[in-house]
Amino acid sequence: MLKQERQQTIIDIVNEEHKVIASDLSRRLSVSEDTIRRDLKELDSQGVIKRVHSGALRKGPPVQDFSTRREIFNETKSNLANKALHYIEDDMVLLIDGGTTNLQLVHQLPLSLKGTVITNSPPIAMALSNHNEIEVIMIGGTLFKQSMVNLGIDTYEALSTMRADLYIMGVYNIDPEIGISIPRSSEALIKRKMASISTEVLAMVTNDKLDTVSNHIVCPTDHLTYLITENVHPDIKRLYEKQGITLIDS
Amino acid sequence: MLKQERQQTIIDIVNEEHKVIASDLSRRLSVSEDTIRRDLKELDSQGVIKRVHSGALRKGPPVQDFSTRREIFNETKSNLANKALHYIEDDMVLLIDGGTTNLQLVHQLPLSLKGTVITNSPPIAMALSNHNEIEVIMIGGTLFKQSMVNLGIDTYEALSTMRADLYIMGVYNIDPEIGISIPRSSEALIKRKMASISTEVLAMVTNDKLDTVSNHIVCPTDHLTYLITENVHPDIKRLYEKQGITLIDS
DNA sequence: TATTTCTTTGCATGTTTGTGCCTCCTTGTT
DNA sequence: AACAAGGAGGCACAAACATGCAAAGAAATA
Repeated sequence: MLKQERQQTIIDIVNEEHKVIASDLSRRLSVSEDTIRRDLKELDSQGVIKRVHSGALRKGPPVQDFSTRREIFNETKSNLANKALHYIEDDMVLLIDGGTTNLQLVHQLPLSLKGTVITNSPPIAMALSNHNEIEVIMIGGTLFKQSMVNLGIDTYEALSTMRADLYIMGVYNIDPEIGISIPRSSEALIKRKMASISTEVLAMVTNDKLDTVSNHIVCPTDHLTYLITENVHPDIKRLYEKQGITLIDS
Repeated sequence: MLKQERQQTIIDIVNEEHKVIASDLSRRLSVSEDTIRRDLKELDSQGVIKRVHSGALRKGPPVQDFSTRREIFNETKSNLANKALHYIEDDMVLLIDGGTTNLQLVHQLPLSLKGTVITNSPPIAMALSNHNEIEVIMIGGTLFKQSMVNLGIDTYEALSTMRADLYIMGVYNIDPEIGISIPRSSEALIKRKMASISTEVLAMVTNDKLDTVSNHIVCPTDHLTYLITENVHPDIKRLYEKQGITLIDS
């Protein structure tokens, strides 16, 4: 990756996320922290960003486009994603479906990560366009625009011919007893299939989704291998761990 | 290969790929790195590209966030797209593959348009997220990141089960006698298949692609139903119309 | 055709740039 | 105040670069 290119990427990330941590950038861009520091220093002296201890801040007034972006980027999700990164290694076959949290995770994948990503979500696929060591396999189907994922019989059949090491499931509702659920049956069906072809299943959930339920059950919670959350009450934690799930919180 | 010719090739590559690395160009064009460096230096002093350490960048809009949209937007392409709109009606099944011109067309489709769009390009699919009356069917496959289209055997087989009224083909090279060609055989194969399952075929081409050729033939030009171009010389116009193609220019 | 002139190219040379590592210093946090 | 995390500056190495030069072509002229 060219230096200028990398610095432009840093500018984009700072503008989008409002603050960056040098060590995070180092991982995401797959260069040493020293290089990142030098970049930040340079960009600061150009006046493009504001350098601070351990990272940098966005400079100047928020742009017009800002309010929409704020909805997309969310610090909590970014933190969850950082924790999930620990379970991702080179040469894995990842299966990733839709959702903004998953999209955030993909943005934070190291550029040098090697492996295969299978996805039915066009935004996820596009977000991987700069990851030169990742082969992206798209599962086709009928685009369900509300969540930007492909669904339907074609999707189901394509999945039947594949397998994955780790499924990163986008979760809408989860309850320790009822399980994982979602308002659309067509999505539930595909998610269930995805879980069944994967060795391990990982889900990142924000607190607002914990202990909520909707109409269509995807699977019981004990189908999850890893559950990544924000701080949760120790009682709840025990409730999940009793089922053999590795629960990660802060 | 002549110097001038080589430099033009470099310009084309930079425009297409947004960045180049000197050592890559050296291999691709089969000249020494010194020569490439001299070329890049020259082109930079002409102001055509932006020279950076170890390569060069495309000039013009500094890729700043949402200005990427502006970058893709190009008046010529927009004009071509406007003309293409005349051939698109409600309740058609459209097959649309990749390319920035096709993406521009999709952006200009009326929000109220009713129908079906089949595509193997994630950006095209995403651009249709606000068209509530259009059903989007994505063809899966292995994502070819350079052109952001899905290719491969899965793509081919999925296409075999479908048909379309109008195929809007993204064209890289066209010559009245040689036909439509493209540098990658995998893309040529898919485009040929797409043409074969569609009743009509439409292509928008900017003048810089007219009368150019590359290695892999997609199909002869007379497979096109409509060819939309900028102003072209009457002789060329006749050349195409002789083959039964409806040629639209300004 | 032969010869001269000019351009282009590749190679050899020393120089500069970009990056990672190391050591020592600074900052923020407990 | 103690301690860990972050940062500055120097060093080292490889990759990329500029420059000069000579050989190979191309173009022009005799």
